[in-house]
Amino acid sequence: MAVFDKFFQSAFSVDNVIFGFDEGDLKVLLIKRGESPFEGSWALPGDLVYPTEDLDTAAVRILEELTSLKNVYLEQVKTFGGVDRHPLGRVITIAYYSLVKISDYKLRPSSFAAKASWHSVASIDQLAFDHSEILTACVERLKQSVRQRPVGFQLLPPKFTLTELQHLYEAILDTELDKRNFRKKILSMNLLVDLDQIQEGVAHRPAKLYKFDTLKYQEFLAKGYVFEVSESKTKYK
Amino acid sequence: MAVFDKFFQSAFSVDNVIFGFDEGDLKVLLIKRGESPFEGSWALPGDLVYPTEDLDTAAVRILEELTSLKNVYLEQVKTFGGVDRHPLGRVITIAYYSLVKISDYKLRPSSFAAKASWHSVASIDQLAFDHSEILTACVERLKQSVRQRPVGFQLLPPKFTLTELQHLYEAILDTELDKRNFRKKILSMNLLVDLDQIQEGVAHRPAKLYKFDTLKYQEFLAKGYVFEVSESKTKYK
DNA sequence: GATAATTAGTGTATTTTTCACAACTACTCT
DNA sequence: AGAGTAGTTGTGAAAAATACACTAATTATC
Repeated sequence: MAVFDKFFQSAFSVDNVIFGFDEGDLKVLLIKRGESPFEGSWALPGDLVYPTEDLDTAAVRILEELTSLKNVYLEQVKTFGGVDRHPLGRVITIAYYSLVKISDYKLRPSSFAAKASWHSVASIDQLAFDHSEILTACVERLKQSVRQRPVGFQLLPPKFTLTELQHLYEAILDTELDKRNFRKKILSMNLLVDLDQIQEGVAHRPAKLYKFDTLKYQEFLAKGYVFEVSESKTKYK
Repeated sequence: MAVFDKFFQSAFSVDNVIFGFDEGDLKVLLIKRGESPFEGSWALPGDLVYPTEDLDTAAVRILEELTSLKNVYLEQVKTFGGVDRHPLGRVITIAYYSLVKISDYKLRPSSFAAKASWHSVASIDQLAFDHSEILTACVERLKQSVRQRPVGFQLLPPKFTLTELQHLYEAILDTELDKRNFRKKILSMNLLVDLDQIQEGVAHRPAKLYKFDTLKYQEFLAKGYVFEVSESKTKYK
């Protein structure tokens, strides 16, 4: 055991990239740091892992402390362990991403963070520590996941329109999709249920509302699938 | 800093799932443990990460100490941090897999391991610690990777036949592929170079030898691709 | 109350890819 | 020379992907 001593001078943390979708944009929940180091910078929510806590448990805890949300989709992405990544010592961090419906989210007042708020992924600049790198890795993983799992299920409100769903895919994949082909593909999967309701209060033709078919969703989770839709070739900007 | 103290009672290690391909089988390099705990059990090669060592560096080191191989493909897969996964304390481990050509491999005599040897993935039973779980995760990741990257490049000897390549895919994907469709697909990618040589000393019609086109391989790495071939429907056992 | 503005919704023809499938060839061993 | 073994090759049918543009339904405005 003595031989281990010098190794037991290290700690590990969990950082959580919490994705949401709103106003056609993919967003991430960031925290403004209230203390040194990187005081005043935006950072990913995270915390040291307790001595008798599993990694997944820590990730769930961090999410819940911040958002009060439970039963949220969580996935471990990658571990970052650069020697100098933390100014206070050797701290490696295990990065997770989670998917929440922004409509469900209520900022917890007693949060450990000075301030938390949603930021468009596209417009995020500098983050504390190596969090930019972590964010990039999680965005990449999400891009990959969206092709293999019905990710919208966790990101969209219970009722949504096909256009909203398409915008979600476009935001994640960072590309424009062809409307007709997208609809054809999505509807042919039988993953959506037509609610026989339409949007209200919009200044144009109202769209039909859909929800996810939970049963079908479970099936897809179990079996896996590949989702591919062509980009729109005609319009680009 | 004082508040960190109780967290700095932990260590982390890297474990390495070293894949090879031989005799039509996907293999893993395992070590027979010479000391407690799990003395006598087979385990994945791994080691604690040095205090001033990056994670990737540790993974490279472990691989090199054991096999003398450098410049090998390495990929971080997942971190395992169950509270009780190590009997001697809180040790989380970052799992990597690597791909080596078994023909290049020479057991290093002065290795820290009592014994190291190749085992068919399919026939591995119990491993020390939670290494069975780690192995499973790495096999799954490899299955996924083989559809997106020309994995054979790292696993096969410099010259190989189309049948060998097909067997590699079949071993990784754990399925049988249709011979004609496989060849059509692989050749249409222009990833292989016909060496204008044939096998020698085989008791049947000799096969042509191919090598990978390094340039084309780099292209595929950069752009990514999706490799899908249908299973053979007629023959199954 | 007509018209403008805005987004929703829909169909088809063409091309590409996947799929299923079997006969003949070239070599070695006995 | 005959048996054994693995290598090589093509095609037609079906399914999936792709490109593409107009009409429909609603509200806001004049």
